[in-house]
Amino acid sequence: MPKNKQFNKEIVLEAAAGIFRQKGYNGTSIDDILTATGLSRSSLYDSFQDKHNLYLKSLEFYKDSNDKKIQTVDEKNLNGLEKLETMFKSVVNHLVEHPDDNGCLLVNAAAEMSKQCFKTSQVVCNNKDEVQDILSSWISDAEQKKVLKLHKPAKIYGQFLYNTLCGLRVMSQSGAGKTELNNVVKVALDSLN
Amino acid sequence: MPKNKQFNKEIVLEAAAGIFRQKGYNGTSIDDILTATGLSRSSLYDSFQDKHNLYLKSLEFYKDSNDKKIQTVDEKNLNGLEKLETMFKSVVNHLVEHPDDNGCLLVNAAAEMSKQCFKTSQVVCNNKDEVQDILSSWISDAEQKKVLKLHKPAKIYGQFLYNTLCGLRVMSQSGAGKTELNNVVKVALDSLN
DNA sequence: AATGTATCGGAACGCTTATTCCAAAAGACT
DNA sequence: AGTCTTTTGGAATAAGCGTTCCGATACATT
Repeated sequence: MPKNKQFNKEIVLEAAAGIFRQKGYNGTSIDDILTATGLSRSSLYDSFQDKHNLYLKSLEFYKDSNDKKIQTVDEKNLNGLEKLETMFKSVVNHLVEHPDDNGCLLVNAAAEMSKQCFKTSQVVCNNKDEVQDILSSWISDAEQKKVLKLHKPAKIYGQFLYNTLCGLRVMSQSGAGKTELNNVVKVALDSLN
Repeated sequence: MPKNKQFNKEIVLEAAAGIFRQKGYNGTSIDDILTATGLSRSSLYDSFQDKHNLYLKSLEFYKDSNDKKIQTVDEKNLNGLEKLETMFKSVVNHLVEHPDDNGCLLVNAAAEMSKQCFKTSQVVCNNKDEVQDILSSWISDAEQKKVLKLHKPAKIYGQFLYNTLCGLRVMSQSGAGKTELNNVVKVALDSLN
């Protein structure tokens, strides 16, 4: 049978997501992608159709690996509030320790592409709804375990905390430092009581 | 003496800001700018140097008109909390009533350009600090007038509410509707007590 | 009306872009 | 070892990009 593929699709998608995150969709050239992924021109078009398709595939890959990170927190033996704290701490840590690492591809995609590409907007919107649901479930859990006493339905706090999360990504790209981001998280989590 | 300019610089900058907001910096071509502004190619390069300079000028223009909107609220005869409520209501209203109107140029600039262009990052960062200061001053005012009783310094709440504001813009571009955005604002403002 | 200077429209330039194509290379099978 | 199918590198293509340039235009001045 034929020669095997000489690259790993997931590694390529991760590298592609990285370069799209740095330079945006329109700011990234095919040559940028080739050097970032190590792929040859032919392999790229053979395996990923074209630039736009590769963008969508790497956006979905990025979303999936984001989901997995959240699931890792979810599987820990913690109550909902502790899960929230863990998650926010790791998000802020990542933002602070990788200031050059250019923000969240999903946020960047929402800003640059969501109104021009329906499929991008679908991924971005699905991510929003899914993350909100997980956050809401953590909040419900904290309420059930009497760690929190809510004044509003858990779903609303899920929406609020997702908003906080989006804000953190933008603020980090707007030059906010560690203290600033930690302050935001502190007020947001305190507001649950 | 010479013939007069046949265009108004502010109107041009507003139109340019509009097209950059829709398509981003790299997604906007010179031809896009010419049709959006009505300018001729020569006039554009005569008056604004090049595309990148026009982008920065229109970003600054956008920031200034944003500042003016906030100042309009600031000049009203309201206490700080009422000013906050007025401002958030008008932001959400604008997002909901102009869903096609593609988000905030400053947020989009932070996502697309801030790490690649120092001047862009300066404008974005200055805007962050200035808006945070105004929000903080409103919060202090509300505290002084005993409308609010804070548990943390006003500055921290300013940072938090600016974060909320950024989040709203991203969430709106991620497909969030009126109820969702209003819920976020409600929780954020309730958290001041 | 004539003059002089700045604006303007559009052709032209050179570079970069995304994409295609083809011959050469390379492994899995018989 | 030979065959067959797929991958791969790189040249080629055509369209689009930002920018420059120049002749024609148009107005404020004399």
